[in-house]
Amino acid sequence: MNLKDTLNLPRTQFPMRGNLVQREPERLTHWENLDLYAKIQAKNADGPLFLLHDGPPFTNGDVHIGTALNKILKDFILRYKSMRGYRTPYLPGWDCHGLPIEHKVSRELRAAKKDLTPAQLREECAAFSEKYIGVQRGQFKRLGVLADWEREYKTKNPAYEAEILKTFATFVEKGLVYRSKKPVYWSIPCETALAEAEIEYHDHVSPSIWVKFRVSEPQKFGLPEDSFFVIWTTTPWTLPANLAVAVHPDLQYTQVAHQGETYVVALPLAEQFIADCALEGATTKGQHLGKDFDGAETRHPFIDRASPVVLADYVTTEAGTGCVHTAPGHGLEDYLSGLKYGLEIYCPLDDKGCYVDDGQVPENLVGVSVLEQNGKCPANDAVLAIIGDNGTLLQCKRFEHQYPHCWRSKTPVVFRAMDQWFVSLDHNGLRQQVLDAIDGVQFIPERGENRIRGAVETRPDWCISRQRSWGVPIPAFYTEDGDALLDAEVIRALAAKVALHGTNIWFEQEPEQLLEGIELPAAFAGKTLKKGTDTLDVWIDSGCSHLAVLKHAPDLKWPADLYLEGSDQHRGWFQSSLWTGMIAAGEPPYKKIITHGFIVDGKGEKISKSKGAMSSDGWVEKYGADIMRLWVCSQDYRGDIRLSDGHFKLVTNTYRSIRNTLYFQLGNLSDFDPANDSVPDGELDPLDQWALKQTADLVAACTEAFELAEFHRVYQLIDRFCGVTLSRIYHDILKDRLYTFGRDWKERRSSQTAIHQIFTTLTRLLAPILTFTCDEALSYAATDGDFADDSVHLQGWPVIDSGLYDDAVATDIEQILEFRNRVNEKLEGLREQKVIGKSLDARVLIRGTESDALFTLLQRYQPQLAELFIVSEVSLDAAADGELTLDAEHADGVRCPRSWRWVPELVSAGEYGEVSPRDRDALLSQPLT
RNA sequence: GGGCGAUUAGCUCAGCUGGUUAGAGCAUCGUGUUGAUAACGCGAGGGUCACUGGUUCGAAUCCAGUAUCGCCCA
Repeated sequence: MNLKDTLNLPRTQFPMRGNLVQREPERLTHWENLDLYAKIQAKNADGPLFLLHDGPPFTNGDVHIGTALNKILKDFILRYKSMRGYRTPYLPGWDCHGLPIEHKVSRELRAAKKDLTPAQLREECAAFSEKYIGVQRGQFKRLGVLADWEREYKTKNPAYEAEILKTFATFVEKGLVYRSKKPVYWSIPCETALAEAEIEYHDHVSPSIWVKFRVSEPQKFGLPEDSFFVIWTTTPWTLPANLAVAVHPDLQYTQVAHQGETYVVALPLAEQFIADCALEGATTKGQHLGKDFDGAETRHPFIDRASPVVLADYVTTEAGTGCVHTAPGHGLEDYLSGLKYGLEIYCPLDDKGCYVDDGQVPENLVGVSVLEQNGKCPANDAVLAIIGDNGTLLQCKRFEHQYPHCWRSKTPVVFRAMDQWFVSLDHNGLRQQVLDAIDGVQFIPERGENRIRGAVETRPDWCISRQRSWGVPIPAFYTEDGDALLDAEVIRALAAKVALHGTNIWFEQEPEQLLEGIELPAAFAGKTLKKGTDTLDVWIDSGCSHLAVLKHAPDLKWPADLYLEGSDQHRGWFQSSLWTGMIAAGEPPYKKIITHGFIVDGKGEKISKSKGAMSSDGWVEKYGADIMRLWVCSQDYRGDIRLSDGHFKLVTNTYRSIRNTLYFQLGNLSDFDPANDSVPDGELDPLDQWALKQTADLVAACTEAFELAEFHRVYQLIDRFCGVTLSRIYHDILKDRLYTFGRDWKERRSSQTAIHQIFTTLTRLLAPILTFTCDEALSYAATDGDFADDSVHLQGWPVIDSGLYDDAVATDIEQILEFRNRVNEKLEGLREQKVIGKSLDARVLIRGTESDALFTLLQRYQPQLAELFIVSEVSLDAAADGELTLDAEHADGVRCPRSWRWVPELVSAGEYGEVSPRDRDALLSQPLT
């Protein structure tokens, strides 16, 4: 008879290894068969509503690892709230329109030599987007993200597009929408505006010129007669559009005197300037701050008009003269200066890139093209001829630099001001209302408030028009005179049509058909109208989601309780949603905003662009979703989040530790039926009471962490609980009791009662994080099989009944366990001397006085001490005086071959041979299994 | 260049309103067990709290600057 077979050793089919990559998908199928999402929603049908509104990811590829992180964090919160009894409908969204898709599709079509109409191109874009919605939906599901996929929203759905137009109608109605010029990248051969993403930077040789601008009243600014500001530029063709000279307000400027003329340039650049322009014998003198020239005026070098000096912070001393040629129609910074100083956004170019005759452009420039071909730019040459002739050109050189080129025609692009639509953000105090409203929003982390406040304060009026096809059209019509029809009622009527047919009708139908049955404002009635070709900024699309998704759904609510996105969205979705909410409904669309940082590599640097590292799926296929979720849980997401194989391996370690804890508990609960075998409250063994108190503390701490959305604290707490509280202390001590005691002995049942409580608690605390594993563990608890009809996700948040433990007892045990560390040190000493191997080989001798609180505590718990220290004997001897002393030595007596404890003598247990008296009793109390 | 942040052991985190030799877990090393075994126990080493200055009797903790990294803007 092998005594080992008489022990109550752990028994479970729960696999020690997770094998997540292979097994998780099976559980997903199981959940789908159960219709788990619906069951969870049904469970809390009468609970309070908690609404997390999903920010729609862009649908142009696999799920990015950052998006996976985002969705997992949302899932943590929703699952937690659901376990707390909240109704948590979650409608995932998809952001479908936009340049990246249009650009990619255009490239593919171009490669296939297909030339499509805008309507056809849009069909291709829609198909492209739909394809990746499918891909991403599958990948989100694989991550364990629980959502109402039946009710997902897509910004390209007709109903959604109609909502965008209706929102836009409100903008128009409130008088916020106006038309103005703004510079955009323009490809002359393609006659189209380009976005940043359509720009390629190539090496390019440009002329580099120094041009003097005569100061009108030099004496007013302490300058001699014949003074000039000298500008430097590499685009001579923009000079006809020059309207100002910019200087930095806080930069030092000086006068360079040369042959009777005085040139004003930045002091740090003066020497370089003299060298560049070969001004032999030039001298410098005087110092001026840039702001001293505020209000000064220069004359344009070849057009009879003023070019005022303006102050601008973006002026640098990296190149040039510190005096910057400013053409508001040909550059973004110039444009901003233009807005600041009320200059015209002037751009005398037609669509083909030729100067127009507007009465200001010199006659010999009219019709000249600014397009550079074969290294020749007619406009540059013509301008150089003019300023060369009239003596305002100081120097001209070759200049090699990176210059933006059109991705299609490969020609240099130009910056050209065009009519755009804007939303005025200061109309009727709107901006201030938005800033005030931010006060009512809660931010996690708190610094998010600064971030969005800064963005709202500083952003210029919202340019909402894009020269693209894949988007919601700006519903404007134009007369032959160029007057724009943008009318709220007309837009609403169009929205009604779009709700039925989608925005494709805008691209397919003629204006007459589009406007059929729609009453026009008197000024436009009967006129021939052309429809506009611009589309809306996609931030309007996604910024309307709260209106399109939440506002009218009877089972949802507005505003949302929570938005949760990456920190880049302070300037993106959080802000666009805030503006639309304030304009359309007078309130922010969210009560609370949580932001997470960005994923960086193992060194804390921007993640490399290699595809494998960016794709969520690559990591899931390698480690499994629960590991991925635990990785998300492990780090404080408010800062950067680190990602590397090393990080995943560490998380995998923690996972194994947790899984093993559950494995041990399941194994030791195999013969425990909670209904019949539980020990009543108040009768639990002291150590079990201590363990339950620890568990209650864990629940409290984890609950607080979940409430604050500080999941990394949960990770730390659980890790320590499994590794230390359970594995190192509780489980380790319990082994003797669980394995060798009689199966039905009260001490053993007491421990099983506690373990069952702890197991139930642990699986629930972790259910929002390790969704697969906790569900799996619970199945094994119920059926010792992989699947069960019940799910951990239908359980409530755990509570430890305080009647299960006595605080005073728990405190006593806590102190004894602390003392245990000193015992372990002693035992390690014996082990080093090869006196003992396992701790059961030892006996512990403690001497102390009755006045010593610790000693009397130990005395009170004397019967438990050997078990708590995992030794064979503990002797307590009263001493007359002195400190408490502790010794350890090899135990006396004989070793029981069953329990491995040393006892004074063995007794006969019949066929089992000689064992300790306690083991004999245990053997006799239970039949062999 | 501007705005918002971050920087504590190899890794992930604690360290509240400044106060004794800066704490955990994981990892590492040593070791014991072989009745949680692709497990478990015991022990040990490891940090000038990014750097520099300042405030203070006293600073990881407050202030300023520098460096590095991230996000946004230009």
